[in-house]
Amino acid sequence: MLGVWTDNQRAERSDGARRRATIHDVARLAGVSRQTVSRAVNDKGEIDPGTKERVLEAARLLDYRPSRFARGLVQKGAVTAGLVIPDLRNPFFPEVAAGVLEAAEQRGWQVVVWDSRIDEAREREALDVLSHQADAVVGYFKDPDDVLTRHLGGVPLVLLERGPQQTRFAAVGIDAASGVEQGMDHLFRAGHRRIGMLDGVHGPGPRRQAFVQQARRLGLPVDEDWVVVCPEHSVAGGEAGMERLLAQRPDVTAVFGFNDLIAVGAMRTARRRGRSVPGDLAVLGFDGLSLGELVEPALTTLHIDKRQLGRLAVEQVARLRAGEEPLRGADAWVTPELVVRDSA
Amino acid sequence: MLGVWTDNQRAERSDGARRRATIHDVARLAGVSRQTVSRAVNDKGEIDPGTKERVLEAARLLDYRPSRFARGLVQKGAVTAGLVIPDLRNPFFPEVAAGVLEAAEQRGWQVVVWDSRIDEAREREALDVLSHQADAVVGYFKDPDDVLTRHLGGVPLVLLERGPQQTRFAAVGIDAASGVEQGMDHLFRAGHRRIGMLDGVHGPGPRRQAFVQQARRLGLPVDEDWVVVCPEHSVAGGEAGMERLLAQRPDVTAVFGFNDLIAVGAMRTARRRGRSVPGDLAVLGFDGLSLGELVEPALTTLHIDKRQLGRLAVEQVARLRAGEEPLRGADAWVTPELVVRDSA
DNA sequence: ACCGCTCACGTGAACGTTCACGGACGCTCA
DNA sequence: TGAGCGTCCGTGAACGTTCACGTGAGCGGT
Repeated sequence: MLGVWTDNQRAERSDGARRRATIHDVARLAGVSRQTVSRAVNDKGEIDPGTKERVLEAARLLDYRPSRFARGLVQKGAVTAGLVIPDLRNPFFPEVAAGVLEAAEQRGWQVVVWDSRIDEAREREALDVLSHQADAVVGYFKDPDDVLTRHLGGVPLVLLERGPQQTRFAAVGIDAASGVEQGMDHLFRAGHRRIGMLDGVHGPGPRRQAFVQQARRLGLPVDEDWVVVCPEHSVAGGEAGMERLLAQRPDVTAVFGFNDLIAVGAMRTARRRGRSVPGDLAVLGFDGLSLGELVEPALTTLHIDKRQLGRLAVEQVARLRAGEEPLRGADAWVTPELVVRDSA
Repeated sequence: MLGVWTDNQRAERSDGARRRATIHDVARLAGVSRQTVSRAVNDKGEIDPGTKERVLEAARLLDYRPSRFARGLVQKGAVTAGLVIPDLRNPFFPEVAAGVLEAAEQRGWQVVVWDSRIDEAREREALDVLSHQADAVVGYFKDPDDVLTRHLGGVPLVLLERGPQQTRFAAVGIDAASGVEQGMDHLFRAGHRRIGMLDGVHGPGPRRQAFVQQARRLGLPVDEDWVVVCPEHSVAGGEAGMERLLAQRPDVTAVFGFNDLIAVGAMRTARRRGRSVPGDLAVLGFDGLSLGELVEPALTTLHIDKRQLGRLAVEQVARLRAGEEPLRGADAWVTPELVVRDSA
């Protein structure tokens, strides 16, 4: 018979590498048309239960799975966002990610996650890939705007933990000034006059700037040997940093940590060096990780709503996509809240 | 002039909802063909620097971004895996995820992550979506094989933390028997004869089975009031569970936790109830979270290489995709390793 | 003048779906 | 018997790219 298969008349390539079965193949095997296969697979109406079963059987036989690309091409609406996180092992970031995932799920979006492992090259690599495969990107990036632009290819970007004066991209930040002020007030009221900082970044970041500003306001010494930077944002990093601070300023009476992990490290070093916490040395964290409740003494910290940070980021993406102006100012940042426990 | 634009002669729909610009639109604006636009955008050769700049300018003007669907349709090779995690706030899972992400990145795959938040309905929902959008799925699922199959639509699946006797899908597991044996031996050698378990699941899971078996082997009592289940795998869950265990068996002298979080909770309750750890009560964890080093006393635990678990899962996916047999048996599980610290 | 080569660019076709139709068939009811 | 309707199924077309060619212009060499 001529033209039994009006569909897919291409010669069968008999390649051993067996390409993936298409809807045509299933249609042919089941003796129906593409459209009928589509109906069966997507479980739409207008199909006889019998043929549906036949089609599904054929699909099973050929191990057929619809191409998400072909499908996406014809029916719009599937949104994929990219999320770039510096370090999944720092408990801070999974919480942010959870917020992003939650908000994305509510909107029916998907999120492809990259762990850049605190490597700027990997950050850029992530951007290169995601700019091709995602409809928007949110994440932590160290590069300046122009470098990001170059790797972005026009994809909307939302920066995490950046203030408006640090970038022209849409961003979501943390109100470092408020957090540090609360913390310094707390330490000051407890009588501390010689306060050190275990910073996390080399340059004068927002937290360091706020620290210096608050120290000035309170009339405390602000020589640069009161701040030590811990390049590694971990307990070990905090331990090492505290060693150095103690060496530089043995008279220190309170320490402000860049984050909770560093603060915990500081506590451990302090105690190892024979100083009781908070008796001889008060320690203040920044993050509000739940592990702060678990250590001894429990960590006093500036709690950040990390999920909210993530949710806000998704909100920003949504605005960008809708062509609206992104949130700026106070609506685009979360404000830390002092949680007093035992360490300070 | 007639037919200046041989491309894209469809009538311009003047919809205000402005559809996304396509390669045609850019080509038209720049006065070149699609192919030339493609060359410019993908920064291939065979194009004059001048026209390239013109094209890119046009693309910028129209805010053009290539459709990842159209692109994926024509050039194969982009692999996307789905990862379903029960709870990003439990530090165990981000580490597994990190392993998956790392291995996936090495292969050039992308990973879309779902946080099912310990909700079986959400697990299924994740499957429904990912079966459409991913080329393979790896994750934690509570449902039995047949339910999973129904929501899977033929997509390859790799189960996390399942043994071969629990599923016919490819899986990656933890050698619970070995871990529990090591732990029980350790406790037994330290003189403990009345050992309780704070389990995490209701049924007789692998850890519980191993616990009972080891208790029998060592001649210890195995009445069912020696095990308490903590439905919530958290510190709070462990605290609550320990309260109950203490009520049921005040004579308990050592406790085996389902995971580190529960074990930490147990320690806290024990101390609150006036029992010193490990003096009056030894506590043993299972996971090897890094927070175990931070609590006081430091937690003795069965350390699991969580990254390796994730990497193995990706390896399994690769095998499935290649049509090979997945790893079974000892190659498909990781073996816990006893890390003795202070709590036991 | 011719050949051959390179450079810059354009043209159909193909990728695998779904959508909007339209047609065939059987049943019911007048 | 024919009109009308519902059920089931098939046919182009479209989605937005890239790939494999094809083409013409320009240039150097003989």
